[in-house]
Amino acid sequence: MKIGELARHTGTQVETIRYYEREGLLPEPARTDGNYRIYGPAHAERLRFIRNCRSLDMTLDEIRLLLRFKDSPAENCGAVNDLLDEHVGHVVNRIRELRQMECQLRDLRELCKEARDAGQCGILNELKRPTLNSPDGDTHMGACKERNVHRAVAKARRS
Amino acid sequence: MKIGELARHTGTQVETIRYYEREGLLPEPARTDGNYRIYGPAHAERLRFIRNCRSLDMTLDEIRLLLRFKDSPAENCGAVNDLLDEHVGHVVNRIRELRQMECQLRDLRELCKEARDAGQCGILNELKRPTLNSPDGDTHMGACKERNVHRAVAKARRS
DNA sequence: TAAAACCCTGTAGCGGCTAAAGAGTCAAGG
DNA sequence: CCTTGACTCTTTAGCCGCTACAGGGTTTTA
Repeated sequence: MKIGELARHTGTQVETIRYYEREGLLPEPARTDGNYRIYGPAHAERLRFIRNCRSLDMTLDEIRLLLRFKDSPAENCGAVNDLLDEHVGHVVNRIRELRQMECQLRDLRELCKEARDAGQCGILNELKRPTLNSPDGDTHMGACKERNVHRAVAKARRS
Repeated sequence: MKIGELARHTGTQVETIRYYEREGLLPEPARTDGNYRIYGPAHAERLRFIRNCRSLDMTLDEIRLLLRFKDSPAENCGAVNDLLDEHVGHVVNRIRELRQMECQLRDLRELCKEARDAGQCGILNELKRPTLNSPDGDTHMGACKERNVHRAVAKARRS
């Protein structure tokens, strides 16, 4: 099948498929005379694998590792289990952070019940305050914000 | 004070401060003869405001809006309240998504209790499957993944 | 046979920083 | 006075995981 068909089958954008190829996650497929990419069922399975992992918010690096195991079925899969455990950890941490944020935001919201002039607004005034305790205590993350669930991890690596 | 001192006071990286200036969140400060930036307490307060908002995962655009209200204290602050309500919504949605992911990941993990050879690994095999239901049902987000809590929103805007 | 639908490569952009190169400025110690 | 080192300056490029063009070529359909 051609790239558009693969895209439809897997619910992926065409550009994303080409991107995965550039990134080495999908192998380079055969081409037609007209230079169109031609995919088989193995490609589709591999792409589905990748998309499933992405829907669980894994990074492409994590996925690369899983794919290596998928490609060498004789190896011991202990590292796969470890990766999953670690990734669950990322997700759980991020949930905790977000829950703290939710509380802080709700507290903040309480400070201005109804609309008045901005100079008196309890929300704006509170946000000026020295420090609204940040999600991870006093080690402000500053530089360390990473995307999605992997932020806390980046922080750990750095420290 | 000079930029390094401001950075220390507010727990921000020097480069981040210059970045906020470029982005128009912080006004351009006065300079010394040697072309060093010189900040006063107003700058520090504004920067703290920004960092507090960031620690609540607001985007710079959201912060820009809040700053506009902060800068015109005579205006009605209703929009501030609305922004906060909406932002709490983002956070709550993201928490829900992540919780679903956590469940899926834990289920997945159950499929391979102990290390064996990768060919038999229940995790790797499950990840090939057609579709592991994605966080938001069947409208796979694909193109719409955005960072942090604002992903679901981007999706909404797009549809 | 023409239009529409698809495909190709290459490049640039998103957000919110972070890092590094290469240069200038300033304070303290010898 | 001079050196050293800590600080600062500007500019540019990079991170992730795509997304969105521009400017072409190919294939399918009417």
